[in-house]
Amino acid sequence: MAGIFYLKGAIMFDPTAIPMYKPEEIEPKWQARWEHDKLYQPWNDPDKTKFYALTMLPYTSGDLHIGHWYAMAPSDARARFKRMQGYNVFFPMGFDAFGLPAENAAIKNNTHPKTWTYNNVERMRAQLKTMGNSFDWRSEIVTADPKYYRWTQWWFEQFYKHDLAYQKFAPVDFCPSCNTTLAREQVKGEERLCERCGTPVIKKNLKQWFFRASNYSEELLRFDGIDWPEVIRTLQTKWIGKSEGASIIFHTEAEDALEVFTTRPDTLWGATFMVLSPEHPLVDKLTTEAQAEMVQAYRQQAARQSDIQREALDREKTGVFTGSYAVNPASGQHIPIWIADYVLMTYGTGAIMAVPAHDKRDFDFARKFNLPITVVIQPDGLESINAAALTEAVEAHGMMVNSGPLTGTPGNLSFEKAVEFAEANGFGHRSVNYRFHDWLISRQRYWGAPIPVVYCPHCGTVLVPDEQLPVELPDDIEWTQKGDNPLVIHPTWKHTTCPNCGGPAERETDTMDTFMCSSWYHLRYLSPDYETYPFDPEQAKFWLPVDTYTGGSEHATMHLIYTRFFHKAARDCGILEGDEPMLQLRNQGMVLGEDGEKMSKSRGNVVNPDDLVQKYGADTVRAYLIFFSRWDQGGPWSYSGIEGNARWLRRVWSMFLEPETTHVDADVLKALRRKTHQTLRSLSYDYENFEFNTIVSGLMELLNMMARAKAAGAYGTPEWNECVDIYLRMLAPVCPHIAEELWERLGKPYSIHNQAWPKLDEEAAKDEEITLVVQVNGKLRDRMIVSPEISKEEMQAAALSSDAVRGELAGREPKKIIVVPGKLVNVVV
RNA sequence: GGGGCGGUGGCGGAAUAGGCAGACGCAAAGGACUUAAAAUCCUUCGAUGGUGACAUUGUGUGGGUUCGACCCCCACCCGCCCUACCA
Repeated sequence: MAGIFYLKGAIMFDPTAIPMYKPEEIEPKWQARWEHDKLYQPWNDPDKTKFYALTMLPYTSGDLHIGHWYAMAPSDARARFKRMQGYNVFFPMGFDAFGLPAENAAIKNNTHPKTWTYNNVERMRAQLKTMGNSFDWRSEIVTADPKYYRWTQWWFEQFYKHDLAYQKFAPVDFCPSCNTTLAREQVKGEERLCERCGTPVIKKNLKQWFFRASNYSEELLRFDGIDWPEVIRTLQTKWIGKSEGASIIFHTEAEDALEVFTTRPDTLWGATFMVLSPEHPLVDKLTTEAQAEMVQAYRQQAARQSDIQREALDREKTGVFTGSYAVNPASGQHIPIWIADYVLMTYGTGAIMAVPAHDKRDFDFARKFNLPITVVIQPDGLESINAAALTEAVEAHGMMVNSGPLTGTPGNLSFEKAVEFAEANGFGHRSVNYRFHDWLISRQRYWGAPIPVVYCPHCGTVLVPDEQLPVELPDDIEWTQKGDNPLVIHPTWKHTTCPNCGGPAERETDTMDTFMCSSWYHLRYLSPDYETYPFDPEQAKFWLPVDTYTGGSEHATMHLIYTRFFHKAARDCGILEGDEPMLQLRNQGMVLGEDGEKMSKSRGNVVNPDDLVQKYGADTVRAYLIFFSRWDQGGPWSYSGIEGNARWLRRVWSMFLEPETTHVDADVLKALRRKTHQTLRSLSYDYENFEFNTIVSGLMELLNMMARAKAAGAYGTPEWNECVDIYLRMLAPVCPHIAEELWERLGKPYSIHNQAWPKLDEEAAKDEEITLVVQVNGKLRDRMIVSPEISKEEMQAAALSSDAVRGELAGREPKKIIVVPGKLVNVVV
C-alpha cells in the first residue's frame, strides 16, 4: 500500500517525470491498431520480392504453451526483419483441429469434439494475439472446418484419379471386447491393453486406404535445391531406409514360392533354415498338423505384441517350427521353415533366409533351437573359422567358401558373382528394398475428414462427385460404451445413393489421417475463401514455394516427409509446380523446465506464458525467449533470467525518453556512431542466419554504450538521434510494441513496422584503432593500440619494440615472426 | 546395438575464417539513493599467487597437427535426444 501511495505521489508532485513503461497498456493498444490498420496484410505487390514465411500451425489442444511461443516469436521476428528489408512478407497462422484428443476430451467431458475444438480455437487465437505477431489473420484456416476439409477430400480424389490412392488389407490394433479399432495412442502399456476396457488388443486385418508414397522413396532421398538442416535430412534418409541387395526365390517342398530379400546374397549357401513373420500369408498352408497347435498359439501371442516389444534387441529369440521345409536354390539343401517374431511382416517380404554363421540374429536363433550352422564366408586376415567353434556370427565380408561353384570368390566380388549366379539360374535378381511404406490414411475415427468414397453393390468403389463435396460429418452423434466409430452407428449418415447408378449405397466410414490436413495447409492460407479450387492459382503462382519454414524437428519423419510427398504427388497430378514445397527449413530446440527436464504437469515445472505476459508483457517474454539460448538448441527456463530482460526494456524506455543535457565531447559521439553501425552490421547477419540470441545481447551492448554516451552529454545530438532511430528499428522485430510506442513518442511516423531496415554506414562502423596482440611463442605478452591502417612491416616493428617482447627475447634472435594483418604478431624464438 | 547433438565461470550462454577465451545476461558481494522496502544507479566477480602493475593456470579426459587449438585429427569419458532384431 505504501508503495502505491508513494508512486501516486511521485506522479502528482513531479510533473516532469516521464510516464512509466506499462506493457499492459501499450501492448493491447498497438495490437488493436495494427489489426485495424491491416498492417500485416500483404497482397501480390509486384514491385516487391515475395517472401513466404511459415511456422507450423498448432494443434488445438486447448492452451498455448511456452513451446508455441518459442517456436513462433523468433519466426515472427525474422518475418518482420524480412519485411523491413523490403520483402513482401506473407506470414499466416491457422489451427490443426482434427484428431483423436478432441474425441477423447469430448467423451471425457461429455461434450462434442466440435465444441471442444472450436472453444480451443477461440482461446488459442486470443492467446496468440497477445504475442503481437505479424500474422495475417485474413488467411487463418481451421482444418476441421468443412470449408477446409472439402478440399482435403478433393485432394484425396485427385490422388485416387491418378492412381496414387488405393485400398488394401492391413493390420490395425483392434479391441475384441469393444469391437472397434484403436489408434496407437489408445493402446496402453507393455501389455497392450485397450484404453477403455482393459482387454488385450489384437491385430486385425482391415481394408484400408493408402497413398502410394513409396513410389517416391527414391525422390524423397534427394534434397536438391532445398536448404534443410542436415539432421532432418539424415532422419528422413534413414527413415526411408534404402538398402541394396537381392531378391531370392526359394520354393517349399510343396512348390510354393517363398521370396526373400537379402543384402548378403554371397551368404546364400549358408542359408540353413528360413524364418517367416508370424503374420506371413503362407504360414497356414505351411503348418503341418503336428505343429498346428504350437504355431497357432505362437501367432496369437505375437499378434498381441507391439512392434516395439517385438523389436527389443535384448529380448531372447522365440519361434516355432512350421513342420515344412524349403529347398535352398543354390545348395539344394532341404531346410526347415520356422516362424519367429523377429521377422517383421512390415519389412521386405516378411520372410528371410537365415544364415546363422554370418548374421547375429540368425545365429542367436540357431543356437537357441539347435539349428545347423554352415560357414560360407572366410574373411581375410581371420583364422579359418568353423561352425562348431563359433561363439558369434561373423558378419564381415570375405572369400566365399563351401559355396559350390562360387567357392573361392574373393570378398570384393562375392556380391556381384552371387547375384549373377542367381540370375543365371533363374531364382533371383538384384533388388532394392525400402523401409518406407505407402501411407496408410484410414482412421476408424469420427473427428477427421471423411474419405469421400461410396461403396455401391453394383458400381463398386465410387468417388463422391465434386459438386457433392464436402462429405460433412454429422453433428448428431452418439458415443457408445464400446467406443464404436459414431459414423458407423449413426442411423442414417452412411446410407446414401450411388452417384453413379442412383441405387442404395454406403459411405466409407473411415476418416483421413490428420497429417493429410497438414500436408497442404500452406496452400489454403493463400486463399482461404476461394470456392472453385483448393487455392487461387494466381496467388499460388505469386507466393509459392514457402521460403522459410520453422517448427519442431520431431516432425522429421512424419509431417515433414508427408508434406514433401504430397507436393510431389500434386505435381504429378499437374496441380503444383516445382519439386519441393519448402525451400528453407529451420528447427527450434525445446524449452525445458527450470530443473533442466522436459516440462510436464507431473513434474510441476510447466511455465505458463499467459502469466508471464501479465507480469512482464509480451515484449519481455519474446526478448527472453530469443535471448536465453541458441534457438536451435533450446534449454532450461529461468524465472530470474527473464527479470534481466524486463530490466533491459525498462532501461530502453527511460534511456530514450528521459532528457538530459550537458556538454558534449566529439570523440564520444564518434564512438557512439561507430558502435551503432557496428551493431547494425552484426545484427543484420544474426537476423538473416537465425542467430537470435546475439541480437538481444547486441542491443544490450549498444544500450550500455548509449548510457555512457548519455552520461557524457550525447543526448539530443544528431548522433544520438540517429542511434535511437536505428536502435528502435533493430529492436522492432523482437519487441514490436515497445518499439512502436517509443517510435511514436519520439515523434516519428507510424508505423515503425513499415520502416526500412537501416542502411549501414561502413565508414562510421570502421574502427579508429585496433588492439594489436603481441605474442612470443604463441603466448600473449603485450597489447598495443595502433591504427587499423598499419602495415605488416610496421606491425612487426611495433611488436619488436615492445618492452615485454624484448625482455622475453633477452637478446636472442627471433626464428620466425608471424604477422596476421590487423590482428596480431607472434614472435617465435 | 545404431545415429545425432552437446560438455566453456556459481548458472544460461558469447567467441561470424585456426589468432586477446568468458561478450551479453542471471546469481552473488560491496556501495549510492530511500525513514524503510521495491525500483534505479555505481563497483567487483574463472582459479591460484601477489598490496599492486602482473605472473601462472584454465574451454570433459589423454594424445596429435600448428608459430598459435574452445575451434582441425585420433582415442576415450559423461550427458541429452532420436532410433531400434530393417534381413
